Amino acid sequence: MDLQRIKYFLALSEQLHYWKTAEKINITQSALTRQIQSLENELGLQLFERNKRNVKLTPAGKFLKEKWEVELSELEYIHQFAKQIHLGESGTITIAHPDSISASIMPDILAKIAETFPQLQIKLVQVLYENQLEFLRNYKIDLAITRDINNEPGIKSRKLYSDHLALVVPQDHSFKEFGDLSAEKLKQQKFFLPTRDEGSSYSDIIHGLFKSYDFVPDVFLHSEFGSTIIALVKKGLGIAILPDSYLHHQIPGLRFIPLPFKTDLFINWRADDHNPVLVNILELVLSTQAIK
Amino acid sequence: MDLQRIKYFLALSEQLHYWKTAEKINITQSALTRQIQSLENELGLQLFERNKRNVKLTPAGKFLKEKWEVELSELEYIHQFAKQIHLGESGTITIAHPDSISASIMPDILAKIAETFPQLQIKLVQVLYENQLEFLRNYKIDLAITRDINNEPGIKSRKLYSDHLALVVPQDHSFKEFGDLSAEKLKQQKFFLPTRDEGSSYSDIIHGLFKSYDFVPDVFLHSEFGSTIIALVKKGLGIAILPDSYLHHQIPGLRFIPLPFKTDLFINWRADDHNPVLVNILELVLSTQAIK
DNA sequence: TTTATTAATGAATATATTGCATTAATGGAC
DNA sequence: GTCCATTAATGCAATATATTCATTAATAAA
Repeated sequence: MDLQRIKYFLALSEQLHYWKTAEKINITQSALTRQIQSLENELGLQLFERNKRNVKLTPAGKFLKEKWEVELSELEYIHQFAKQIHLGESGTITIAHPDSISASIMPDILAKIAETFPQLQIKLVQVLYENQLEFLRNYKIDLAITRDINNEPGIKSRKLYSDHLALVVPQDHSFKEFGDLSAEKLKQQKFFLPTRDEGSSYSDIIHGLFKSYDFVPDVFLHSEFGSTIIALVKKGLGIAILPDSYLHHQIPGLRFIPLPFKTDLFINWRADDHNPVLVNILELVLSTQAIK
Repeated sequence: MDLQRIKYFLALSEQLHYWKTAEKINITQSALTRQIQSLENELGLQLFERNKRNVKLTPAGKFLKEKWEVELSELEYIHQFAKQIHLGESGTITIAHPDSISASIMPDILAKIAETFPQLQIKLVQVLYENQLEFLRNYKIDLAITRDINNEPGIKSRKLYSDHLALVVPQDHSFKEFGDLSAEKLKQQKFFLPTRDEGSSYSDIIHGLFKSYDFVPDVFLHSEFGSTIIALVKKGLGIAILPDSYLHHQIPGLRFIPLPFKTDLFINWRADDHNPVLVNILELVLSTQAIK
């Protein structure tokens, strides 16, 4: 059954006149006659009651006219939607990102995506460092924004952005600027630091920082989630080292003291993922980064 | 777009293997390849990601697989239904019938229809005598069962059944049987009779009856609706003449005294109505009548 | 009865589909 | 690395389907 035939039928069912209809759809009356005939044969029923003078729909024809109109427009919609998916303008993509950038570059990225591909569905998740690559491989997420570089086979990676690290202290803390810091004073502080994961370049940097002061910090709590740490610092329970992206969260009662250390942000994806949505998003995100 | 192609696509999307799929659907691998290619061209998108070794669905392909499966089965259902309409096994038909037979032959007819064409939708209506032919012509009803013969052009008619007329009196009335009747006694009664319509053969018969007794009845009320009349007779407000079909209503407190007069029941339809439902129903109804 | 209108049909042509044989790419065996 | 088995793509010929043009046949209206 060719959908073209159904379209011919629908045209004829409007006009109820072979010549006029044939002219309208740019075929000859003869061709139209035969198409309708073969449609009737295929279905095993009569669509029109006709003599040499008049054409009218049979009850079955009337029924099919109604139903086919709906089905055809539904199909058209489906095909359009599929085209959008093909172009990467539609579909769903799941992105894992660290807490730190949810108020800095994430909003920029999301706004750009929403503007360029308004049909796209984005899912944002936060995933523990140790699960990121596994989730990426198992298609639980499509993009992972991390502070850790990786050179896993099958996963591609690009640097997206660089943050300064900052010492986070309560507003009334004795540390006011970088010059106030000394190994001596730092030793007296309680610290909240990221979990020291095997192979995490981010935690390596932070712990490397203490090495430069040549002491082992008194770590009160390890956490991957910056917002937890910030809450504890605000209560005066200790101080922390975080990327200064958190400045964008505009948290009252805290002071960020910039440190001369940088932490990089990477974007990671499956090397063999040909999902056009991903391709588009990547292009967009990497170009957004270029602007910054 | 040929639905056949979509079926090929669906087969391939299950197997993800050209050779096996081609074998399954009884074409060659070459033909299948080309059909998929032209489907992709037509839609302007890629359905499968494939190399010489592997075939897998693209996101757009996955989407279309799901949607098309639904659409195809919907279309199949629609076509089946249309076939039923064509065979007159499905659809709606509206029948007008007099009150009198709603407990006698209507149930028989309806039961027979429901048994033979379980998918059929029947609408029963009661239409005033004066509107019957007009409603039939304007497609408001498809069949009219009447007590009046007609010879209108464009309307066909067949006799369906013959009823006896009966004098309807309260149980305790002095009239017990036909022998009790006399012109003298009848003159003292109040009557409920059908509306005396111009050209209604039914009302002609009834009024003819009185002519045979050579008097003009004292008519208390004219009504076309038997159930109204029966209610009034039961209250002792008068007596009536009705077809004895009403006996089937099993009304307590009333006596039906058979009269030696008959009234015929006719079935009427549009001569040019080719609706297969009507054809089937007519066939069924007329054969049911033959059995009686 | 004649004429104008209009759907159906025969024959020729154009287009699309399919099958057969072959090619080209790729993963696995050794 | 080389060779082999597997498998999707492609050239070409055969077949099937769709379309056109010209004509026919039916019928309502003049």
